[in-house]
Amino acid sequence: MGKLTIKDIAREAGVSITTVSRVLNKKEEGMSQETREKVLRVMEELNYQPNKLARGLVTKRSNMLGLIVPNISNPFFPELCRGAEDEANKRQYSLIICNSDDQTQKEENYLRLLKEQQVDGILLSSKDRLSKTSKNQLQSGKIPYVLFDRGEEGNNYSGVFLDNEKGGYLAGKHLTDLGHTKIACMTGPQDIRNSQQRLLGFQQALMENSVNLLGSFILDGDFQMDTAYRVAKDFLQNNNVTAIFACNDLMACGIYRAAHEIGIQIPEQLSIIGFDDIPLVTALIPKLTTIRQGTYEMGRKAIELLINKIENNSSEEVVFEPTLIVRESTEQIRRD
Amino acid sequence: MGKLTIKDIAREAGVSITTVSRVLNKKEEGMSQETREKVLRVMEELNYQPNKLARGLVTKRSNMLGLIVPNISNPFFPELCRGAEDEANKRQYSLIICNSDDQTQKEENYLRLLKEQQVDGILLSSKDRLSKTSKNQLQSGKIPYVLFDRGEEGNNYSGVFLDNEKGGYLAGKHLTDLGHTKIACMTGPQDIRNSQQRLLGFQQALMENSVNLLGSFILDGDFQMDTAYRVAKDFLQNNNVTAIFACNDLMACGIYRAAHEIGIQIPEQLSIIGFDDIPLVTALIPKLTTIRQGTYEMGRKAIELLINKIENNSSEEVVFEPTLIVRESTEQIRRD
DNA sequence: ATGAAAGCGCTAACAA
DNA sequence: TTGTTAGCGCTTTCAT
Repeated sequence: MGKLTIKDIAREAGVSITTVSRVLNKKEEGMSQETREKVLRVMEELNYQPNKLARGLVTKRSNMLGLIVPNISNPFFPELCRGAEDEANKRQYSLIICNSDDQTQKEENYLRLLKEQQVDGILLSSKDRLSKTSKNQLQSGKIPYVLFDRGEEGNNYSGVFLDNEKGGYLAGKHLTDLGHTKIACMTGPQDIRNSQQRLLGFQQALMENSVNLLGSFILDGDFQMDTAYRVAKDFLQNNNVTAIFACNDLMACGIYRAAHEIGIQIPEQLSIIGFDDIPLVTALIPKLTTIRQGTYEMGRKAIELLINKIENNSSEEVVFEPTLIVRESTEQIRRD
Repeated sequence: MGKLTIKDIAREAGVSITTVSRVLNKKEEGMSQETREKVLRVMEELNYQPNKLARGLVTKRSNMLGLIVPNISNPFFPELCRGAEDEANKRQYSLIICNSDDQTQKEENYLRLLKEQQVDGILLSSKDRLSKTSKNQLQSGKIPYVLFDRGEEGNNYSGVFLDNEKGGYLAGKHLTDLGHTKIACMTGPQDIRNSQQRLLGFQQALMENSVNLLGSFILDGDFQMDTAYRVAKDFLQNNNVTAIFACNDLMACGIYRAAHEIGIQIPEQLSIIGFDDIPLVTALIPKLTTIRQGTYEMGRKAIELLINKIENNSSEEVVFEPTLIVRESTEQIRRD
C-alpha cells in the first residue's frame, strides 16, 4: 500500500507540502538553494513519483492526448502513431492510442472514454466522415481536437491533410512521362474522398498529356489486397494495358499477384505505381514505385497543431505535399 | 468552462451528490426507482460525463493499463496491440500504448511515466532483458505487471511466452519431411533467447531425421530484412542448399530478394520457411510458409493475466504453441 | 432510502 | 523564503 505522497516528502524533509510542490513544479524563484536541495534529495532517496491524476484534478490538465486510428493493422498507421507519439512526448504529453477498427460505434465509444479520462485533446483519424454522435462528442465540452486526413464544415478546427489530387497527378504524370497510353486505375471505396481525389488528379495528368482513361479501365477496389487481386485478375485477363495506378499500396500487392498468376512480367509488360509508401513495399519484387505521404511527419505535425490548439487555442489546416518515389515497378514503355 | 460535475447533476435532480454517485456506480440496492430514474434522466439531458481522474484519486484505480512495445513499426506488434486492446476494453480498462523503439532509455522513461499516470498495471514487451532501472521501476511500488515473450528470475510474476523451441522444431520437421537435407538457417541477433531457442528446436528436428546442419550453414541475421538480404545473397552465391529457415518473416523477405537476384526459383530450387506469420507475408510471391504465433491471442491473454494479477493478485505463466502454416514457399525436394 | 462530511494527492491563492 | 488553507470531482463511511 503506502504509496509515497507529497506529504511524506514534506515530513521527511521538514518542510511544508507547498514547498515540495514548488520544487516539483520548478517554481523556485526565491527559494533557498538549501531547502530545494534537501527536498530533491529526499525525493531521490525515497524514489518519489508524483501522482499525475491528483495534479490533473486541480490543474485541469491531464497532459494526456487521445489518438484514434481506424486500423492499427494497416501498416500506414503505425507510422502515424510514431510521429504523433514522438511529438507528444517531446512536449511532455502522453498518448492514448485507440483503434476504432473502422467501426463508428467504437469510435464513438473511444471518444466518450477519452473525454472521461480527461485527455487534453484528441487527434482523430478515420476514413469515414464524422458521425453525428462523434461530432457531438467533439463539440460538447469543447474539447480541442484535430482531424487527420479528412475535412469538415466550419472553420475553427485544425486538421492535417495530404494533397491527394497532387498525388494522383504525380502518378499520372510519371506514367505518361514513361510513354504509357494504355493505363488503368484501381480506386478505393467509392465514398472515400481521398480516393476520389487521387483519381481526379490522375485523370488530370493523363488529360494534359492527351492520354485517355477509358471508363472501363477504372477499376473498383476497396483498398484491400484480396479484392484488388480478384478484380485485377479478371481485368488483366481480358484487357490489354501497360500500366496501372493503384490508389494504395495494399492494392498494388494484390495486383502483383494477379499479374504473376497470369504470367505478366512487372515492369517489363506492366508498370505498377502505388500510393502511400508503406514500409512493406520494399519487400515486393520488384520494389514498388509509389507516391509517398510523409506519414511520420504528418503525425508529428498533427500533434503539434493539437497542442497549439490546446495551449493557444489556435486553429490551422496544413496540407502535405506527396512525393513520387521511383523504384523498380515502373519503366519506359517498350515499343515492340 | 463550467464542465458538468456530479454537483450539477445533484442540484438539478434535487438530490445529494451521494445519491448521484450511487447511481453512477450502480450501487442502487434499496434506492427508490423514482430517484434513480430522475437522476438518470438529468444525466442524460445534460450529457454528463463523469471525471475518471477524480474517481481514480479516491478509488486508487485508474482503470488504465500501460503497454510498452519495442517497435510499433514491426508488423508483429500491431496485432499484439489489437489483442491487448480488445481484451482491455472488454474488461473496462483502457490502454496506453507506448513505443520504446528498442531503447532501454525510452522504456525506462515510459515505465516512470505510466506509474505517474497511475496505471493499474503494465504489460511489458521488449526483446532485451530487463534493465536494472526497469526492474526497479517495476518492483518498487509493487505495480502489477506481466512480461510478454521474455522471462525473468523470481516467481511471482506473470508472463506469456511462445514455445520457440517447438516452433523451430516444426520448421525443421516440415523441411525434413519434404526430403530436404541441404539446409541453412538464418538466426536473429545472438543475444536474443527467442532466436536461440528457435535454432535449437530446428537443430533438434534435423537431428531426429539424421540431417546434419553444418556450422557454416547457420547464418547470422538480426531480424531485419536488409541484413538478411545481404547475408543471403553472399551465402547463396557460394553455397548450394535446397531450403532455408529464417527465424523471422522479415528476414525471409530479404532472402526472397537475394534468391530472386541470383536467379534461384522459390520454391522449385529453394524452399523457404519463416517465423511469425506477420500479415504482409501473404503479399509475397510465392506466399510464405511460416510458423505462426497467435499474436492477437497472445495479446489478449497477456492482458487477461494482467487483470487477474491486478484484481486477484494471481500469477501465471502461459506458453503458447506455435503452428505450422504451409503456403507456397516450400515444396518436396526434387530428385533430379 | 438518502445525506453530511471527510478525504484521495495535489496546486494555488493568500498570509506571514 | 516558507506555510496555511481551500478546493479540484469524486467515493465512502457513518448518520439519519
